[in-house]
Amino acid sequence: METGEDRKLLRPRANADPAWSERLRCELNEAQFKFATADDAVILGLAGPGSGKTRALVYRAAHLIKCGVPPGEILLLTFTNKAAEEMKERLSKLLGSWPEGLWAGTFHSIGARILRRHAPLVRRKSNFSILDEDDSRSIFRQLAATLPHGLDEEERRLLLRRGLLGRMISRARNSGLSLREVMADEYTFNLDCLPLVEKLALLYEQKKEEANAFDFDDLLLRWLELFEEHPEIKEHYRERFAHVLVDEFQDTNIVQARLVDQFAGAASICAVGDDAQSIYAFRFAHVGNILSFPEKYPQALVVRMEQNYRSTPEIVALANASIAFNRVQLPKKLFSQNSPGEKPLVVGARDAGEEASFVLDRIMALHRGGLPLKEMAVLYRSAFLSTEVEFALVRQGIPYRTFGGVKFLQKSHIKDILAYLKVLHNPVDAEAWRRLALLQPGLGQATFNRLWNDLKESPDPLGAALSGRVTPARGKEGWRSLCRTLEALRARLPVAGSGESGKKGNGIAGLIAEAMDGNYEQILQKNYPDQYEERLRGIERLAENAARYDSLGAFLESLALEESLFADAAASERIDGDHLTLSTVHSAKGKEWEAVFVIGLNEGSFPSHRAGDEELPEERRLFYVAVTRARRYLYLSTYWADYRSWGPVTGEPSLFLKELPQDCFEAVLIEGTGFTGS
DNA sequence: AAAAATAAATTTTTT
DNA sequence: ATTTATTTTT
Repeated sequence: METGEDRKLLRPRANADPAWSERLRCELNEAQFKFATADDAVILGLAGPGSGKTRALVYRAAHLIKCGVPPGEILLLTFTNKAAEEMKERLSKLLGSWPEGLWAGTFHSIGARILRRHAPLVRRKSNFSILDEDDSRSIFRQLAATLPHGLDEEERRLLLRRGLLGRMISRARNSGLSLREVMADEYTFNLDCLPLVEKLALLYEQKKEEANAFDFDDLLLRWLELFEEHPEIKEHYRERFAHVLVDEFQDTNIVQARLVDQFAGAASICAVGDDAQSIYAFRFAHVGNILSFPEKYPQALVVRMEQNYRSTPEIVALANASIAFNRVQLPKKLFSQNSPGEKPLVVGARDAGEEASFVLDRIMALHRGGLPLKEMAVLYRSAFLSTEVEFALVRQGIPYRTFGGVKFLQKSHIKDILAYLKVLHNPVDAEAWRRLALLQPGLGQATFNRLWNDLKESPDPLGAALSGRVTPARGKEGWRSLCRTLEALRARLPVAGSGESGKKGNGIAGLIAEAMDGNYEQILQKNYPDQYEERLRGIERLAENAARYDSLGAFLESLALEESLFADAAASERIDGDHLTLSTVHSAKGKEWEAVFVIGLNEGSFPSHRAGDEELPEERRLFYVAVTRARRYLYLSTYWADYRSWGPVTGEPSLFLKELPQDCFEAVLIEGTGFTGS
């Protein structure tokens, strides 16, 4: 019988697969090998870009399993879905198949998984909905409308604009600060509002509870709360997971770090990251987590991985030169022993169109030279910067895929369809009901509120609505039509209580079809007479993808938590062959290509005009991430005349270009731009 | 109270 | 240019 103490240590058994040990030695360098095989209770990998940190982490997980650790004892946490997918894929490949029982996913998705299992303890039911930002903003809007006293027009507008209210509250919850501190610190408006904001925050919590819903923050906070308030549950998971592995540790926020701490002592904790690649401050990432990790865990084994295997020395030199402008960072010396290549090219164009044609020319030249499109990527700071390049690609008929920025779920027709499904799955989801009701002609806010006040009292609002218990004074037709549709939908729902649904796939697609037939198709036609066809196709795509899920709950959760993956999957079906990648820099993290184009390197675009002096280091880290994606060819482009449809912006090369030492790049000038590279 | 018309604001980045 | 908020009309 193993003791807890033994279990968490890695003791390669005498009969450990020698072929595997051999393989580790061949395929990992010294630092990676040490990292993958160390049996310390706390391990921190500090790794530069391209140094193979994900590789080391994946090999470590595989090694654990090869040493006889049951996969069910391993918890693999990542920050983004993309990272999670990549790890899962690489691990399966390494082991030949997916290790059943291993938990791998984003902090949020693991949080949801755990919370669903213990929902009653956090005052929810296990079918709780997950609210996105739009949903919470809508709730705040409702709340602010019903709370007139003490709210002057100006302040109300300020609070509700762009979800500032929600963001403030979110920041307070994620950073361990009080609302007062957040308001005083960052948002410079009247502190008199504080009691009001506090009250709204409280009401928001109530609304979420009534709607049996959690927002993104809850998935982390309530998880933590669950552990802190229920020691027996915490113990259960501490016992279950003997190995906790965390990727991209530099991007974790305070709550996430505390979650990891929960496992300390019982499990071995192993984290990797690079402070120079911390680019999620806007999501409250706290670089301090990685910087102070060795102090928090003095016994931690720190492994540095500084050799870059990805890029040419020229590209690494440029990256190093750039990041050196950031003062506060762990000292690191990234180096490359790869064969030398060309110096990175800095290109000045007249405008975005000219930049796009340059990029296209180069892409086609490289392609003719034998480089597959899959080995090339165009990266940018913000999603909208890709438009000119996209136009050019479409004109030339070059296949491409975009990552980041696209908000598939944000499209109103998709949200409408999902609202039908949400009401079915969680009938107390007030936001979903509201959405459906307001779609109906003749039904407005006020009417809905009255209806809902009656319905929400019922233990089964859906049943109550369908039995015709309530009827609106106005918009009777619309309401009845909605009820008829919901009734038909409910009839198609798999029998409750029988666990898994019988026929898979078909179920959800069928529900969507039913909603369309019921009354949504007409609504769509009426609301979007000109884009009707296009939106219909979007819904068809949604239905096609739904076929991959075998329960409504799994489908909705995947949509809420893994929107980006979903959008990717939906898009990739259209492109089977070789294709180019277009991506935001954020979404490109962890990836690499032979040739990388970073476009729109203008002041105001990259760094973003929203970034103040305080955020400049973060923008520079983003630039660092962008350039270190390239293996062999790196093109950095800027353009002179920058304009937006609602006003001109003076184009000026990005600070990140101007500050670069002359000798680390080659400047190319496209006629008449005046850009000389310094 | 709802729909239509008009004015205003908006473009980081992701769970 | 497009989406969202506000005002006016029905």
